[in-house]
Amino acid sequence: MAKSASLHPGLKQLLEKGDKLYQSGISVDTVIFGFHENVLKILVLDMQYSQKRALPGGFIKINEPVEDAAYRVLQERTGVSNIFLQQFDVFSNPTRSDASVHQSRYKEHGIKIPKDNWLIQRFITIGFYALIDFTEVKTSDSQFDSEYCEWVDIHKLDAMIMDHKEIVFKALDSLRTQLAYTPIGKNLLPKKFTMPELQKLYETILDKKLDRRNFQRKMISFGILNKLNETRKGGAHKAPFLYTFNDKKYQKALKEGLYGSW
Amino acid sequence: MAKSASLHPGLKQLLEKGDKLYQSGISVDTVIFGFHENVLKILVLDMQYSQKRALPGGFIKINEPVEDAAYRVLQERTGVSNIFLQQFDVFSNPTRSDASVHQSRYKEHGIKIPKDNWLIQRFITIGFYALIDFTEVKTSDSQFDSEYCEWVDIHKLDAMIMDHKEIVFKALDSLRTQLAYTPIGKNLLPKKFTMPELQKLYETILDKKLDRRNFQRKMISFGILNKLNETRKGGAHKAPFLYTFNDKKYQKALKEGLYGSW
DNA sequence: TATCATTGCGTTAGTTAGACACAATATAAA
DNA sequence: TTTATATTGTGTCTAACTAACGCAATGATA
Repeated sequence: MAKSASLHPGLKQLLEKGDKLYQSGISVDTVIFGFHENVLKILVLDMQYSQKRALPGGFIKINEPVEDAAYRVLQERTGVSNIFLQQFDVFSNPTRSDASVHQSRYKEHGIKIPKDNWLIQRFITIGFYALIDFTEVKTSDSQFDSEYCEWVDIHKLDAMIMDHKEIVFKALDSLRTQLAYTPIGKNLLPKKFTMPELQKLYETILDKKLDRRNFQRKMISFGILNKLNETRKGGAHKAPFLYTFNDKKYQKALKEGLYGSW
Repeated sequence: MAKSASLHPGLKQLLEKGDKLYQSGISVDTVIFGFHENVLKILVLDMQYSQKRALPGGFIKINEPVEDAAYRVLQERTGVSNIFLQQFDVFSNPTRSDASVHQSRYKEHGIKIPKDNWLIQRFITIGFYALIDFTEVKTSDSQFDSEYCEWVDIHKLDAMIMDHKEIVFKALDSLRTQLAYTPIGKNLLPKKFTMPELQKLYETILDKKLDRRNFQRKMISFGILNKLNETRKGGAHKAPFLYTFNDKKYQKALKEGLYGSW
C-alpha cells in the first residue's frame, strides 16, 4: 500500500518555505473542461494517497496576480497554452479546509505536518474554470509524486476532497450562463469541426436537445464561423462540412458578447 | 492640519492583533449603489487624512465566510439590512496595495506602522457590489474617527485610492450585465414606485434611453410587479400609478433568471 | 377653463424562434 | 452493382416577439 517514495524537493520546500513564497491562506482551484466522444469531461487529480479526487489547484506566489497563478497551475498540469480561463467564484466556507488532505499527502513520505505549519490553516480558494482542447492535452505526471491527471465524465464524478464537488457544479453552472452571451467552442474543439460536433458540444453543456436546423441557422448568424470546402468523410452517412472559427470575429464576439439564449 | 485625535481602540487593535483576528492578505471591498434624484450614486468613504476617496471595505475574520465579511462591513457603514449583495470579481494586481494609505490613516494619530506589520503587505481584495434603497441609509459616522460615508454621483467620481476606481467601473459593468437576466430595483427603490421611476433607474444604469411604452410592456410581462390602486400625485402632470414588487415572484425571478436583453 | 407635458393603452411592420418538410449523399447491406 | 438507411443541407411556415409610433386621458398650472 504505502509505496516507498522519496520526498520530492518541491513538497519539502512547500512545507518549509511556503509561507515565504506564497500568499497566506489563499489558493486557486480550476475546473478544466474538455470535450471528447460527445462527453463533457473535467481533468481531476488522482492521488495514490487518497481515494478521493481533487481539482488541480495551487497557491499564489507573492507578487503574482491570481490569474497568473491559475494559468501557471494549468500549464503545469496540461502543457497546453491555448486556454480559455475564467474566474467565476470564491469559496470561503470557514470549514472547507481539511488538514487531513495535506497530512495524508505527506504521510506517504513519512512526514507529519506540524500543527503550526502554514498549510494547516483555513484557506479561501478562488475558483476558475478553463476550456481546453481535449486532443492537445498530455495528462502528464505532476511535478509531485503519486499524482496524475485524468479525464473524468462530469456526470460520473466520484468522491472529491473538501468542497471540490461543489466547485465543479458551480463552474458548470457558470459555464452554462456564459454560453448565452459568449461564443464557446474555440478552446473545446479541434481546429476543424463539423456543425453536428459543435451542436453536440452545446447540447452536452446545456444538457438539452436542440433542433439541428435552427441551431445551424443561429450559429451561422453569429458570423464567427468559416465554412470550409471540405467534408468529414468516414461517418456512415452523408459527410458534413467542416468549419473553423473566424478568429478575428470570434475574439470580437468574446469581448462584445452575443445575445441569444438557448 | 493634523487634528489632535485620540486613537480609536479599534484602530489600535487592528494594528496589534489584526494578524490574529483576520485572514492575512485578503480584504473585501464593496461598491454600494444607490439611486436618488435620477442619479446612480455610490457610497464612498471620505477621509480627513487623505484627499482621495475609498470604497467601504474591511477584513475577513478568521472563521468568517467572505460574504459575511462583506455584509458586516455594509451594515457597519449603512445600518441597512435589506441589501442585495453580489460578489463579482477578485482584484489581485501585486502592485495594487499601497501602504501609504494605512500610514496616513495612522499618522493622524501620531503612529507609524512598523514595516513588518501585517497591514504592510500585498492584499488581494474580493469585490462585491451592493444595491441599497437610498432612503433607508443613514450615512452615519464610521466606528473609526475621521471617516464618514458620502453618496457620490458615479459619473462625478473624484480620485480614489489604489485601484478602487477600477473596482467601481468593473462593478458597474457587472451590474449592467446582471440587468439582462436578473430583476433589479427591489433594493434600489422605495417600496412603492412608479413606472417612470423604475424606467429611469434602468436608463441610468444602462446609460441609454428606453422607449417608455415598450419598457412598461416588458416589465409587466415579467410578472414581478403589483399594480396598486394609487397614483403618485404632485407631479405637474398626469399622475402615474404606483407599483410594488411581488416579493414571491421577484425572488423566484432572482433565482431562475429573466431572459430579455435591453 | 384652456394649456401642456406626461401617462395609459393600443397598433403596426419587421424580425426572430420553433417546428417541420424534403431532397442530397456517404456508407453499409443486399 | 444496386438498394437501403441514417444523416446532412436547405427551405418553408406560423406564432411570438421587438421596435417604432399614434392617440386619448389626466392633473397641475396659467
